[in-house]
Amino acid sequence: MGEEVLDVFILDLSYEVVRSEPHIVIWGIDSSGNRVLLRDRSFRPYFYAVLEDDAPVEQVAEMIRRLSVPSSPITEVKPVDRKYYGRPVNVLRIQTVIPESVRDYREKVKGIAYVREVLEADIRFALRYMIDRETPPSTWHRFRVRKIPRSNEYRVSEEYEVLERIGYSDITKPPSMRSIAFDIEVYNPRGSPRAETDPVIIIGAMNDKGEKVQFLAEDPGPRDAKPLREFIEYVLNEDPDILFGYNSAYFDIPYLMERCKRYGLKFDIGRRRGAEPRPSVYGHYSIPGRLHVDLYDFAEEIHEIKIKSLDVVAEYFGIMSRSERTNIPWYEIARYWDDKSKRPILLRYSMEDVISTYGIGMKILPFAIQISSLTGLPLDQVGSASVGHRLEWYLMREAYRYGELVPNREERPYEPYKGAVVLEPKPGVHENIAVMDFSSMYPNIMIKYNIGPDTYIDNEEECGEDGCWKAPEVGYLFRKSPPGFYKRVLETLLKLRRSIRDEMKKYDPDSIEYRILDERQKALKILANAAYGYMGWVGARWYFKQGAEAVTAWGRATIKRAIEIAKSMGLEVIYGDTDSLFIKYSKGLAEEFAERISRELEMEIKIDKIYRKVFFTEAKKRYVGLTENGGIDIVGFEAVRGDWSELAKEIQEEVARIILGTNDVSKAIEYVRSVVKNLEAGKIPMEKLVIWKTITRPLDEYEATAPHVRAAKILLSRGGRIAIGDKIGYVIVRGAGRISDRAMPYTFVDPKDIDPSYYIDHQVIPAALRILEYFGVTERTLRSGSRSRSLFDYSR
DNA sequence: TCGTGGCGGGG
DNA sequence: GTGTACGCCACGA
Repeated sequence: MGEEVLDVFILDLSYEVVRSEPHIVIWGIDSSGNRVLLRDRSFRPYFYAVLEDDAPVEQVAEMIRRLSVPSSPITEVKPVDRKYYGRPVNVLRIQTVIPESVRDYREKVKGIAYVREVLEADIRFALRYMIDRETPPSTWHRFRVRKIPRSNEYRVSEEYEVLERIGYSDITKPPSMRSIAFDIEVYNPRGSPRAETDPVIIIGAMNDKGEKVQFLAEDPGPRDAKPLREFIEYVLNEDPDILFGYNSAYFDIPYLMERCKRYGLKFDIGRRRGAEPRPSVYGHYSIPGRLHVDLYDFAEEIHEIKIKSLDVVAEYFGIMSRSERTNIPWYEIARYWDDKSKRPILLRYSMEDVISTYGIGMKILPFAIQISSLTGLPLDQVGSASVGHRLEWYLMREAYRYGELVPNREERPYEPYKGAVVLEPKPGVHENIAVMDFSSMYPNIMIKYNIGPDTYIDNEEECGEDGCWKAPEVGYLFRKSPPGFYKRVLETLLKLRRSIRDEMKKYDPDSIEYRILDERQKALKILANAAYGYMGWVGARWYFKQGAEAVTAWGRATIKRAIEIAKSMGLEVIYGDTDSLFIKYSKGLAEEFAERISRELEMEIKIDKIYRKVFFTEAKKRYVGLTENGGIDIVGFEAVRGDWSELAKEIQEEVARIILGTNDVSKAIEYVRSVVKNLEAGKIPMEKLVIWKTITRPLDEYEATAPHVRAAKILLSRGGRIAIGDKIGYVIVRGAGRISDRAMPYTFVDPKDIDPSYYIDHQVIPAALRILEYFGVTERTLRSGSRSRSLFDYSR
């Protein structure tokens, strides 16, 4: 069969060893919409040995060659030009055949004389290929290929052998990918379900044409062999590129697999016949040839959402509001199944979960595609990889382009260092305040001062002709030139982002082109902003503590200098944190200030927002602002924290609103008193009294029994399951003893047992007082209806 | 009464 | 398996 040129959008890359030869396997979609498999036999695993400067290179190479074993011969050992932390090094590239053998060779090479370090032996083979051949997934590429006879092994339309990767294709829009969302319900008459004993009762799914299906267990039983078979068949018929689930890596997939195992059924839903899903890196479950995307991972990153349940997240994305959907508590599911009159409600509930999952998938997908194509992470691993790992994949790609060797992962002890400055706020209500933010302060500091492990030097003599930057306070020195690794990477990211934002102007904001570009510029910003934190992370390959310390030191110096400039211009500074300054706004002057900063500090500062009023207490990181359009911004206070009851939060927000909106303190006092009365009369619904806190470690590792720990223990003793990261919702009930002795999971509490005095003393009054205290209001005033002091006295 | 453990949100 | 700074609760000595 002849050669041809093929444009392919890469879904995923993996490898197989076929008759002692490694094959890179590329799963993709071609420009005609065929699902294809490309096989590249030309790539071989390798790693590097860095030698001492005075090493006899050829002799060392010969010794390494002698390590060769027949099962995976060493095919090449040769000196290559590479840099390590910016410096050219004496380095041998060692190539073999079988990827798994790299680990053995690495250990043996380490023991050879003159070998200082072994590098890049811990980079997985498929990633190695993606970097070296520049084949990031979620991108269109052009290959020269030869069609090969279709084997029966893969569920694809065509198979090809790669002769050459020509480059990127000129297609830029992602192809239309077939996607399905799925969700299961399981039978759990005894509380928490266990896959060994409790069958699946509903498997629901939906595709991109809007077609919905439900596979149901059979009565009596319930027996689930049939729905399991039907679901497998469904997936194979639909042949989706993407499967969206919600918490599917931790629940649905392993559960379905365990159920299949009980019937001797293969959960064979991938594009490679007979291959079941398997646990992979970062807690992900991978399905061969398809992209299994667990949307829960993305929800975890949304800090505005406290409870990451599917209904809450779907509401957040505007897919389905919680009030208009069917909600069944998890412990009621078996009952709804058993009761034939209620079963339709359960079916509706299940389908709404599927629709929600699909909707979230569609919202997340454009962003995930951009992160995938930039970092090289397969789309299905974008969610499960941490921020640090995402950036690291990007850095590895860049390092290769620069001829830079990748440092090894190392175990290091945690080392704390000094962070940013936070100014003491001026307490009180201030009018007309501009919040000014330095744009991307840390990335710009890293660029400006060329900070990184490769530009760092020990003493001034080594500064060279161009000289050094010296970090304030810590005194670390960084060569001004040439540009270091971090600087080059960040400049590339920011330049790319600027050009994309320029290009966006050409398009209608509603167009698909605009949306794609917008997601891409967001992804670039996220990667740039992660660089500083990454550098200070002990687990990072490019970890560099002095660099992270220097960044925060220059950050502190920059903001301090900006304050001096502001003061010299007669601008009053109310507050500041890390990269922001709150200044008294006067038109013209703030703009002039921004100009001077840009001239003198070579950093951009911009007006982020203007508050008609802003209120501070003595506390840092807490304020309330009244925006120009009359909205209220609450920062740091209890009202925006997840670990206070809804009631306390509501009251604090309302108090803030009354004070900033009307200046009427007496009105706020009256409001608080009325809530106290309602509480005493038992008129507040229990949901508003629940306090949510996270379990962060195994229960027996807690030093003291905090209320949420105690509530978790009760939950456990009653058959519930507790995992690290779970949020525990509890209320305080009447009785004697410590608060923790009276903390109960709210699901077990009769509302009349709730202790109103706890909520008055520990929730409502403190939350209200946090703001009202500044206006001279005391606890007594809020508690008593009696007028020890006329309300009139508070009108300021 | 006070030091400490614990937690969350924010720039 | 990004960073540090900060406020405030409840526990328990």
